[in-house]
Parts: sequence; C-alpha cells; structure tokens
Amino acid sequence: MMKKKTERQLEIRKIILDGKVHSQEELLMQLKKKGFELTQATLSRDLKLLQVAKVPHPAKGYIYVIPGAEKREEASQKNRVNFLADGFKDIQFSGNLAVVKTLPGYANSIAAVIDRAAPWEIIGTVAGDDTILLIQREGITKSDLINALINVMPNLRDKL
Amino acid sequence: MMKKKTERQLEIRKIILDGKVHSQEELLMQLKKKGFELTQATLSRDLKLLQVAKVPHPAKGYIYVIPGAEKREEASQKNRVNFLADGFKDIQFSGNLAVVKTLPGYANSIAAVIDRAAPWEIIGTVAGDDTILLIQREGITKSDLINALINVMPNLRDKL
DNA sequence: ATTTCAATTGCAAAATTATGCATTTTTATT
DNA sequence: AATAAAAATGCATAATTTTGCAATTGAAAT
Repeated sequence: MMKKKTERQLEIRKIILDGKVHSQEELLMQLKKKGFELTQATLSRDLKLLQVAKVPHPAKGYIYVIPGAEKREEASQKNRVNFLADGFKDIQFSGNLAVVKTLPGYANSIAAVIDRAAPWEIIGTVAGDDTILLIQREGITKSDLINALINVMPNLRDKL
Repeated sequence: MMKKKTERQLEIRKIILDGKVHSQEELLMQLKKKGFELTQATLSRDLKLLQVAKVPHPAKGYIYVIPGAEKREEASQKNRVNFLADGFKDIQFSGNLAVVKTLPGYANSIAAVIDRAAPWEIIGTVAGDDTILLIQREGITKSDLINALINVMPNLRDKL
C-alpha cells in the first residue's frame, strides 16, 4: 500500500521545520524514536527528494532546512520593511562608507532592519535620527552595496 | 595585508551565484584556474563563513547556493504574484482534491504560479478559465494545503 | 495464485565535507 | 626592526553524506 514512504517523509518534513537537526544521524534517531525503521541511506534519499538543504548556521554549526518554507512571520515582516523604505531619502558614498539620509526618526528602524538581515556586504551600521552610516566590507563596490540594500528592502528599487 | 581572504571569498560568492557548483572540489578547480591557491579545507571554512548551503536540485543533483541572495527577478515577481491573488475567490475540498474558483480568466495565471513554485504538498494542477483543480499529495491535510498556498501567495492569507 | 515489472530499501563502499592540530603568515606592539 | 599575539591555512584524518548494486517488497497483469 505504499504508504510508509509518504508518511515518513511527512514526518521528516515536520521535524526539519523545527530547525533543530544537525545531521542525518541525528534525524535518524528522532525518526526511530517515532517508530520509523530505515537506514541513513534511505534518509539521504528522502532528503534529496524533499530538497532539504544543509546550511551553515553561525552559532549552531550546520542545520538542515527546507528552502521554500519561509516562516509566516518572516513573510509578514516584509510588508513592514517595505513600508519603512518610504523613509529613505538619499545615499552617498565615501571610501568604504555609505551615508544614508532618511526622514526624521526613520534612521534607527531602517538600520535595525539592515542589521537583522545582516547582508554580507555590510559589516555594520550606526544610526542617528535621520542618518545611517553603513560600513561596507572590503572589496565591495557601490553597486554591490546598493544591490544588497535592495535585497533587504525591495521597495528601495525605485528610489535608487 | 590580509587581502587574499576577502578577495577569495568575494570570488567564491560570484561563482556560487552563477548556480553551477556541484561540489567543493569543483569550486576549488575554478578558483585555482582564477589564480587562487587554497585547499579544500580552507574552502570548506569559507563556505561556512559565507553560509553557503548545499541543496538538492531535482535535475542537477546537488548545487551550492547562497540563501539570502534571492534574485532580483524572483523578488519582483512576488509583486505580480500578490497581484494575482486578487483573482482568487474560493476554495473547496473533496478527498485529495481541491477546487479553486477565481475571477474569469485568472485561473491559468494563478495555476502557473503554483506550478512554478511547485510546493511539495501539491502534486499537480489543472486549470480552466475560472477554476483550478489541485491534486494534493497523500497524507496532506486541508490546512497543510492552505498553508502551502499562502506560502506561494502571501496575500491569500486574508482571503482564507 | 503465479509471474512480471517497477519501486523501495539496505549494505557496503566511494565520495564528499568538516575539523583538530601544527605551522605559517599577518597584525599589533614595543 | 624585533617580538608577541592573533588569524589563516595546510595536512591528515575523522565524520558525514551519497550511491552502485543486489535483494526485497509491493503492485499489476495474466
């Protein structure tokens, strides 16, 4: 009745979504605890089918994730983010620094969003009331940085 | 002058973004061809730092990707997608089928979006002019499917 | 029920990736 | 410039993941 496989993959999915899996062996244990019988080889194949990715996590070493499954939370945040982009006024460059001017009071929120997204191109930010200082990574060009910003706040696209 | 590392990682980034890397050895070759000298060990560490993920690809086996870097194209498509969600009218379930009713003419576009996203919960779709038939995977619940749809078109959230 | 074909899985080995440790290279300090 | 401290890297190996192949299991057809 070919149901074992489906059920198993469904369970794998759930476990992965909790974001606490560091290796296939570990996942295998959890599955066995829940009564599934299989080997790591089969698991590897399941993960391939489910397109489960192994991604480095700054703190936890490596974790397994399901790419498509962006959490609801993150999705709805995008609206807020795009709203904030309205506060953006202008950007100027000097060496490895970029200075962003915003409407009064917007600087901190926007900087927070950037920090949160932590684009690789930007090492860090400092924000006042209507100004944000972005320190960019060595070897990054202006357009790299602009792209990074657009990536964080799609709406900026039109204002740059 | 500690510049080699930065440059190298920058190059790694570029290569990965082209989406044609299947293994570290392969990437290593490309880097060497471009004049970088390093071992697989260092590369592994670089990838960890850059948070490069190894993800199964239906056709190509496995490819390395940079999670955060969603392509501009994809990002801007989201607007179109959310616009389409306006055409959504209603959804009904029967067994492992779901029937979506849309405004006249919307069915095909919406189905196309779903097909493209290819959520795991949905095996396939058939679309007429104002009706879409969704065939769901075995073992999936109604709410699983609804969540999958919301994942594809965030704006649906409010209409369900 | 028996046979046939395809799908699923385990086993064992190959392939790939991660890491401890020693060494080299950079950076900072005096 | 010399020395000390920190960062980066290679080597060798361990750990993990993937895969070819044979065996098993389930489904379909006669």
